[in-house]
Amino acid sequence: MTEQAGRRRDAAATQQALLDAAAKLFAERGFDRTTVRDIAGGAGVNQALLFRYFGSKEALFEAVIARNGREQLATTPPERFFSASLRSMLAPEGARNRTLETYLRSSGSDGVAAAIRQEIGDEYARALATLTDAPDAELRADLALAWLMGIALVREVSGKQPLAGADPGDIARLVLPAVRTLLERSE
Amino acid sequence: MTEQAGRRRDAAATQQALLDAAAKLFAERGFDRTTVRDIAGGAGVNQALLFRYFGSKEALFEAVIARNGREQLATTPPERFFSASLRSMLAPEGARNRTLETYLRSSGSDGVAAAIRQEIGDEYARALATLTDAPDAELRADLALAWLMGIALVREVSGKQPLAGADPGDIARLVLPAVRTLLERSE
DNA sequence: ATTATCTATAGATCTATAGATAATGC
DNA sequence: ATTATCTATAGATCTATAGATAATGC
Repeated sequence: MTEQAGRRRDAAATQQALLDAAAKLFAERGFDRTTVRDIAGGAGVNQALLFRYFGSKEALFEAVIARNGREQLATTPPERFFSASLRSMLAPEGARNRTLETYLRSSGSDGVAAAIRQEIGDEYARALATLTDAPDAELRADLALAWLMGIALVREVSGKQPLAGADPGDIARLVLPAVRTLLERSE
Repeated sequence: MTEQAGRRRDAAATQQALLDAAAKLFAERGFDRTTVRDIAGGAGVNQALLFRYFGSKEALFEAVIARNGREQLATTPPERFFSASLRSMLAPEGARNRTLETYLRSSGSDGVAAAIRQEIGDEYARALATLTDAPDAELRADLALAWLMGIALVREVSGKQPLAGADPGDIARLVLPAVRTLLERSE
């Protein structure tokens, strides 16, 4: 729980601890239901430091998104993007990319949702749009993105069975051919 | 705005007005970001009446879900269920079924999310599962449900273009063949 | 007389800030 | 001396309730 154990006075480490704790809690509970005291508690620091270092709860949220958002996009080759995103989303607890989950649990929030929308949505869709040269490429890409988000929603947020407990390989085996149909079919 | 205009003292009408206003606001903002004063204001009544008639904000939420949830399921033949749900979700402002939207915007909430989950998720998935006799029928049904939810999410909550502004017919033309692949393919 | 509606407020949050304290580097 | 950290609290919500008021039906 206490991310900051041994160190004594280290502004950079405190900021990191706040970012880590915030990333975890925003993914688990969303923006609204995470309090600044929860975050400070998770980081093992006083809540006033959150405001000192990030200015506001909302600014901290944006810092979290900015940090997480670019990771995946930078490291995946375009043609495997959908299956890579699907796999990373289905990965076990630790390795999982929680950006979509954070999005989902915070989608009620207004100014905040706008920030995360641009960070994720557009970049994902742009990457997906390169996968097809069929007409309506962008609309098809949005629909593929929608499926990714829907799967994350039902699996992580709803916890609905059997999808929540399904084997990632089985899911990929069912979803990928259907996505191929979505992206390739041009009649 | 004032759903209760002419009537003077009518408990039943006040309850209806509260249910209507609550349904609208919960769909637009989700559970957390809708206050009881917003609801009472939308219904044109005093906020104390909400507690008198429904006991708590959460109980009112469940009443809204119970009312909306069953409508669609009762009136659609199984084999057209997916396309019917898709179409009703894509319908213009007034005619649209906002149950999925309410779910999406309230998914952060805990005890509340549990209620709506059972009301929608399971019934939808059960209906969808009858569409295929392929192996993994239930998992396939969950994945189809996930796509419906994802489309609602990107379209209504994110407002991402081009999907948000796309023609319902175009969406159906792209999605339905892919869903057919999802449900029928058994290799 | 009954009961639908409103007033006033308790009590519990939550974000944010001002100013005090205490640990480090010169 | 500088600056990271903590204390204490202002100020703004929000849900919920107790008790007063006022409109209807007998």
